[in-house]
Amino acid sequence: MNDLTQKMAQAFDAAPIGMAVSHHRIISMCNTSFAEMLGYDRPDLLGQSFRILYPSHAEFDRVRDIGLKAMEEHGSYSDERMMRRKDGVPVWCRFRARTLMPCDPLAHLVMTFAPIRDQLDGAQLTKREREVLSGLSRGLTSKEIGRELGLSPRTIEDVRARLLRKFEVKNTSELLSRMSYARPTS
Amino acid sequence: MNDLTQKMAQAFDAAPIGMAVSHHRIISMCNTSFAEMLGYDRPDLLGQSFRILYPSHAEFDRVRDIGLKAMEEHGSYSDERMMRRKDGVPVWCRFRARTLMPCDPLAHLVMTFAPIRDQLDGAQLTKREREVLSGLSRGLTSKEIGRELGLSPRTIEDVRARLLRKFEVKNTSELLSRMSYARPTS
DNA sequence: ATCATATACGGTATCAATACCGTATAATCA
DNA sequence: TGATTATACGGTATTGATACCGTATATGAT
Repeated sequence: MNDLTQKMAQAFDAAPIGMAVSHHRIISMCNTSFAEMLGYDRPDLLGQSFRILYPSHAEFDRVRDIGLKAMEEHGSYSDERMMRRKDGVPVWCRFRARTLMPCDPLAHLVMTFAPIRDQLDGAQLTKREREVLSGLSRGLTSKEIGRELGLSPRTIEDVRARLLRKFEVKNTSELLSRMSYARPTS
Repeated sequence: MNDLTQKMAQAFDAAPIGMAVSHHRIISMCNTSFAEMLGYDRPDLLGQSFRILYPSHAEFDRVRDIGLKAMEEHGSYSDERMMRRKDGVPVWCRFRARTLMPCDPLAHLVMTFAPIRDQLDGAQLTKREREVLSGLSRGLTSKEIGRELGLSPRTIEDVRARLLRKFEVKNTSELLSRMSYARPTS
């Protein structure tokens, strides 16, 4: 309970990415970024089940067991997953977890959630833009993406140009390295 | 100085990614992941300049001003950057920062450092490959990267081709979208 | 109702990227 | 010592990306 403790607590709260602590899938603590990212006020989240942050009960169940083995062995686990904001909008996240109890990983977890793509800088993407972006990140050319979506390659180039303008980048390479990680909301 | 404060401090320390707090580029606090990632014991880092964590003084100076404008406007900034481990080995990181003082961003920063693709994944990168990759993720062309490194554009294309082979990708777009994430562990 | 934007498509021009051909040196490793 | 790899550079040929020119429809906001 000294000065250092307070400094660390402040850093937790002001961290540029979402952070949360859970005990058996109940949120026992989270920071401001986490609450903001998911559209809640922090008091609404504390004591709640993580269930409310997943799109469905099935997804909530699915993510429980994946990573358990990795956490028993290495103490940590990471993947990409979909979270559900309070208003229902899905948020695609880079999820990382470390357990403080490797013998029973879910008993005490510290997690970070870094929003991936979707709303970078407030610029949200249309369905088309996401479809094209998906192709680009798989290394497809405009011609190939066009074939996949049943559109003219010319149209793909339009969407591509719009993406470059939206994110103020010079080319697709810079776009993709920027898109991979979104800035924290606000 | 209550129970919640202590919980948050514990979460900071046990976070699955590196976290640090700085005042005018002096490390005032960091967590275990951060110290481990860079090969130090935490006490060796506290009070030190961030300088020791960068490959060169030039790089340390370069990263100072980039992101300042973004932090004045949005309070936060993110990029990919190279850090230098104690043993000299470079670590490629997703860097995120939030300032607690937007009028003078460097006065009080909370940062997170997520290693992007550690050498565990088989393909480790040479210095040149990392330099070229850094240029590519900033959207530079081979010509521009060549100018920056004092090399022929032709050589950059060689390094580029080697990167594509190493990661078994078709083109630079796919390369960059793969590089952005560390693969889920195990 | 006008304005902006997203969608979709055509053409052309220019530059970049990629894949080949080649040479050469230095370093590491079995 | 020979083999492999990284480095560095030159040429050429093809494909892709990007930036312009244009048209057109649909949608949503002020």
